Amino acid sequence: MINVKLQDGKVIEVVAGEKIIDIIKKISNSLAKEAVSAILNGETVSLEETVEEDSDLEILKFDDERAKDAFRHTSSHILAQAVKRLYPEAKLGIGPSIENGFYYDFDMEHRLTDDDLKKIEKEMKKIVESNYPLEKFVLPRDEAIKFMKEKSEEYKVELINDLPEDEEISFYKQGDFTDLCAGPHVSKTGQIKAFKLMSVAGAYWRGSEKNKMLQRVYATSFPKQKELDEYIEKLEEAKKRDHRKIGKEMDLFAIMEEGPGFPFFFPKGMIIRDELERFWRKEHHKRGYQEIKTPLILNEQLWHTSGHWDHYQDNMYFTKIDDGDYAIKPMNCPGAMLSYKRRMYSYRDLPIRLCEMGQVHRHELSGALHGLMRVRTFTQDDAHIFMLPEQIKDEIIGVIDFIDYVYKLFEFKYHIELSTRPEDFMGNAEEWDMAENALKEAMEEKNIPYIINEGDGAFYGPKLDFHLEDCLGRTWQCGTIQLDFQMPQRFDLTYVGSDGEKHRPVMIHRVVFGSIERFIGILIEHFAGKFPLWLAPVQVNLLTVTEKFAPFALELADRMRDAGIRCEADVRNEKIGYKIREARNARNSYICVIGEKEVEDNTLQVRSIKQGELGSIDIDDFIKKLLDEIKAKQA
RNA sequence: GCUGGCGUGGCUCAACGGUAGAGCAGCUGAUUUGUAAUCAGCAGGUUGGGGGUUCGAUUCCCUCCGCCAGCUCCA
Repeated sequence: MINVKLQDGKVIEVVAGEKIIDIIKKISNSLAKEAVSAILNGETVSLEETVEEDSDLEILKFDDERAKDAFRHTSSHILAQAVKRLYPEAKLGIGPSIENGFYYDFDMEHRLTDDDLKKIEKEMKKIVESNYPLEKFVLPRDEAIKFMKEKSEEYKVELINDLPEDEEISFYKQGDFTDLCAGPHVSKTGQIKAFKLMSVAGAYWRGSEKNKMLQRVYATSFPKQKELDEYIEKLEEAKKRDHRKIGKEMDLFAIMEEGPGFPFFFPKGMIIRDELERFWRKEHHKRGYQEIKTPLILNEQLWHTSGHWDHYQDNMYFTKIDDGDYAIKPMNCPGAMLSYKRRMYSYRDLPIRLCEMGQVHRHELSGALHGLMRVRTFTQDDAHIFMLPEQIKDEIIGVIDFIDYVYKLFEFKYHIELSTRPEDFMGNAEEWDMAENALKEAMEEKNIPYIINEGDGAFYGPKLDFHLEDCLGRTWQCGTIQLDFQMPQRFDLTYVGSDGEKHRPVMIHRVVFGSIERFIGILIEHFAGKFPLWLAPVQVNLLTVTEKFAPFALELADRMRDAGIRCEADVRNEKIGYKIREARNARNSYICVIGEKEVEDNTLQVRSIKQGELGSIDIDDFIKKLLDEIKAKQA
C-alpha cells in the first residue's frame, strides 16, 4: 500500500500493480485526474517505480522554485538530446533554467534557422513520448573527464576541471543521452508536456566576449499546455505595449537613422516630459533640494580630476574647442562638485542638496541600444547631497522614502539591490566598507529586504539600485543611491566644522526616475499608453456629430483650456464612428460626443479610455471631475 | 562591439532576374452623418547608401549605415 499525495493536498491509497483506471476512479478532483494521467501517460506502470523517485508527483504546478528549476532543467536536457540526435557534431555548452524558461548553448557549424527549431521541437516530442527515466550516476573526476573527452564534449571537460575538488561530479542519463549535471530533475521525460522553442541567438561561452560565440536556443516549458498558452499570450501583450510601437502610434517620440540612440521628442511626448519635470521640481523643492544646471561640455582636465578619464573613457565623447581638449559629460557629478566648491560652507549649512535635470551622453555599444530604454543621450533627474558623516543614514533614508513615494504614485512595485565594491575601484577598501555599511544600516533601519550584487558598484562607491516592476512583471533598474567618499577628496571639497577647522563632506549621488527617457518608456508600457490623466497628452477630445455643432465644441474647448485642461476639438466633416476610432487609437483620455441633445442639455456623451462608456454628464460637473482627477495624483 | 535575422512611398505590408503594387494617412470633390473606418478622384517610391555580377537587379554577391533578437554593458 502506498500513499500518493495529489496536487490539492488530498492523499489516496493505491496498491502496487493496481490498474490506472481504478486509481483514477478514486480521485474526484478533475484537476488531479488530469495530473495523474499525465504522469502515468496512460501506461500501466508499477507504482513503486513512480513513487520511489524523489517527489516528482508534485511537479504538476510550479509551487516552488526548485520544482520549476527541475522541470525546466529536464526540458533543457531534452532539447540537447534532440539537437544531438539531429546534429551529432554539435558540442554542448550549458543548459540552465532561467527566469521564464531555459536555454541550451551549442557549438556547431550549421547555423540553426526557424525551420530547424521546428525539426528540433518534433524530435523533442518524440523524446517526451518515449518517457525515458532520468537516471543519475556519479563518476570520479578522472573518469568523468575521460567520459566527456570520449564524447568530444570539450566544454563539459572545461566545466569538470573547474568544479571544486570536493564537489560530486554527477551525470544524468535519459535514453541515448547523458549530460554532466548537478540536477535535480523530474523523474521522466514524459512529464514535460508543454514546451516551445522561442529563438536562437549568439552567446559567448561563459559570458565573456573573449570566448567563442555559441548558438543559444531559448525555450520555455510548463507542466500544462494552458500555462504555456498563457505565457505566450503575455509575451504578445508585452509586444503590443512595446513603447517603440506605442510611441509611434501616439506620436510621442522617435529615434531616427540620423541619430542612433539620440531620441527626438515630439509635442505630445514633450507634454509627458514637461509634466514629469514639473512634478519632479515640486517634490524636490518640498524636500529641501536646490536646482542647478551645469554645462554639457567641460574641459578634459576636469575628467582627469573626477576619475572618469581613468575609469569611464570608453563611454565618453570628446571634442576640441580652439586648441583645448574637452569632453561631453557622461555624468553630472563633476559639474555638481564645481558648484559646491564655488564658496565656503559652515557645518551648519549641511546637508546641501543640489538637484539637476542633467543631460548626459554616453557611448553605448550599438547593439545595446533599445528604444528609450537604452540610449546614448538621456536626462538624469540627478541630485548630489553633500553632508556631515553623521548625517549619512538620515539622508539615505530620506532618499529611500522619496523614491518609494514616487514609485507608489505610479503604482509600481519594486525591489532594492545593494551593489558592492567592483574590481576597478577608486580609493581604499576601508572607506568602501564604511560606505557599504552605511547603506546596509539604512536598509536595516527601514527594515527593507534587499539582494546583494557583489562587485557591481560604481567605480567611486557602492550603490542601492531600485528595480521597478511593471504590470507585466518585468523589472527595470531606475532609481539609484550611490554613496561616494572619493569625489569629495578628488575635488578637495570642504566645510568648516565647529572646531574652526576644514573637514571633508560625504556625498550621495542619486536619481529617482533614473532617466526621464527610460522612465517614460516604462510608463508607456506600464499603462499601455493609457496614461493617468495628469500625464495624458490629450485629456479631452470633443467630437461633433455634424459641423453644425462646431461653434459649440470650439467654444467649449477654449473654456476647458482656460481651466487648464488639455482639450482638442475634432469638428471635421467626418462620421462620428470614424472620429471615435481615431480618438481611441490616439488613446485620448476622455472622448466626448457633441450632438443635438448635448447642445440642448449642456451635457456631453463621455467615454473614458480606461473605463469605457460613462454616459451623459453635465458639462460643469465634467470639468470639475476632470480638474479633481488631474490634481488627485499629484498631491 | 559580437552572432543571427531584417531594411520596398509618412505608416502597415505585397511582388519579383525583365526598371514596383495595395490598404491606411495626405490632397481635391461629393456626402451633414449619433459611438471603432462614407464614396470617388489625385498625388506620392531612382525598393537604406555605395560598389560588383548580368543584356538587364529592387531581387544575386561584397561593403557601409540603420533596425530587431540575444550576448556583453548599463540610467
